[in-house]
Amino acid sequence: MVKKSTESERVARFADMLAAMGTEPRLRIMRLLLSAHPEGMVVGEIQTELEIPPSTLSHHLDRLKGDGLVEVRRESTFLRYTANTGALQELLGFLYAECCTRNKAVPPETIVRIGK
Amino acid sequence: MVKKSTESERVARFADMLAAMGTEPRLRIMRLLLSAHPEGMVVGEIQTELEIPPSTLSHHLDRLKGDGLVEVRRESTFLRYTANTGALQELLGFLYAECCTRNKAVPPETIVRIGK
DNA sequence: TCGATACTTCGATAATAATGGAAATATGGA
DNA sequence: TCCATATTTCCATTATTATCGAAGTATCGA
Repeated sequence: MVKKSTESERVARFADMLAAMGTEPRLRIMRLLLSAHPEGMVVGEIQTELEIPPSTLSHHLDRLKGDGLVEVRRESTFLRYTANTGALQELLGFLYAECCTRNKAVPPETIVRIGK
Repeated sequence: MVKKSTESERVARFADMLAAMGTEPRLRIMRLLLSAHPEGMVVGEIQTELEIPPSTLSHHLDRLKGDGLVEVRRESTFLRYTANTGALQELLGFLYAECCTRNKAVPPETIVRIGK
């Protein structure tokens, strides 16, 4: 059975996701994984690219994983991380709804650049 | 003259904006201000609605202001806060570009529900 | 000039988070 | 079994953030 969450839990969850990306190193990691999507990258590659010490990087990846923004799978001795597009879609959908749909505070075409 | 920011500064700025909204009380504040847009709300109204102690609320508002997510103006003894839709537009545009445009990791129609 | 109201700033504390070296664990191959 | 490589976990430190009562400041009307 699917867990039905209260509005409060929903907001709290999105807040957690925002916080997870709300740090320069982690936002960089997400951008990097998105740029490598859908293959993703193994930790060593991320490390080489971003020059973050191994243990620090591991903590950041763990945080992103904890909030559902990335997924991991092992490939022999490597761990391959990928962006969780489903989670990103939910988050973007939430923000879009809050800003553009529910309250019409931000005009959609300024985000999406419709047409052209 | 317009300040040209490096890519690094740009990412850092969006990270700060994400972090500003990455807390349940502050995300609630943003939702509330968006729901009251474009009039916004005075601090006392926000306080009544969210039941956050005055000094705590003031700190949160200050943080949101510092990262450009809200704007304030005085109305006699009241301070009226409004969501800064320009900043939200930038942030949404950035996330949308990263997820949907640059990397095509998330299909736009799942966010925007084009047509229909 | 004196309230009264609205809100912020001060000041202090407690709670979380970020960072990274060193030791531990996992996997596969010799 | 032993080694090499990849990555995490342990552990400790520093830094940042969240919270809120109490005192301070701003504005207005009497």
